[in-house]
Amino acid sequence: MSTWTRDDDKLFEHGLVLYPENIADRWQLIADHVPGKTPDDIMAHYDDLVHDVFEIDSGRIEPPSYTDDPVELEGDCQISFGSNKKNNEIERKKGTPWTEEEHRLFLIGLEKYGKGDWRSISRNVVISRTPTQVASHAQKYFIRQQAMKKERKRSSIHDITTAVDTKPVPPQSSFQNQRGSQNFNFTV
DNA sequence: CATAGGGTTATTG
DNA sequence: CAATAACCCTATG
Repeated sequence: MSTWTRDDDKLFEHGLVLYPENIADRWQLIADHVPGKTPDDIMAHYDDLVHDVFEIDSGRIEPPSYTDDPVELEGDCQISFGSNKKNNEIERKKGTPWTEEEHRLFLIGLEKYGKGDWRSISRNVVISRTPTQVASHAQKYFIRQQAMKKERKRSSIHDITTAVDTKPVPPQSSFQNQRGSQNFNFTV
């Protein structure tokens, strides 16, 4: 087992987000990116990382079939779009979708640095995203977590954590809420 | 065609 | 700077 320092980890993650997952010699490239590491070490470390992410995700959301990542590549190697000075025409905010890698890295950074440290996460782990993007992604992620958790359990006593579940945004749904606190029934 | 999903921008603490 | 809300676009039924 090779020792993985923070610097190595950082370089590893950088190489991970740098090279896409379609290429075969990805580990070779990443190993070349991180000095003093072999592709086997890289692979082992990546496996550990995936395992960690799986541990995080288990119990919260059901993991889809992610044995392989059949991401379609349409030549979107450039992620940065914010600093375009030569925009004569009004460029629509395209909104770059997050990849599996970025999400995994986000989860890792979330577990490492804790929630709220978007600046550190963006600077150390998810380099391809700005802190604002990371925060936005986190927001959507947690919203989705809550939504599917609510959908799954429907109502339980264990929903009560410390405070009453304040539901600020009731969508157009007429299913029973938890504990019968507030029922929003709307008619079309 | 309506709505849920996902990303960015704006507002507030 | 982070948390939250609002806005907007796209995919999907």
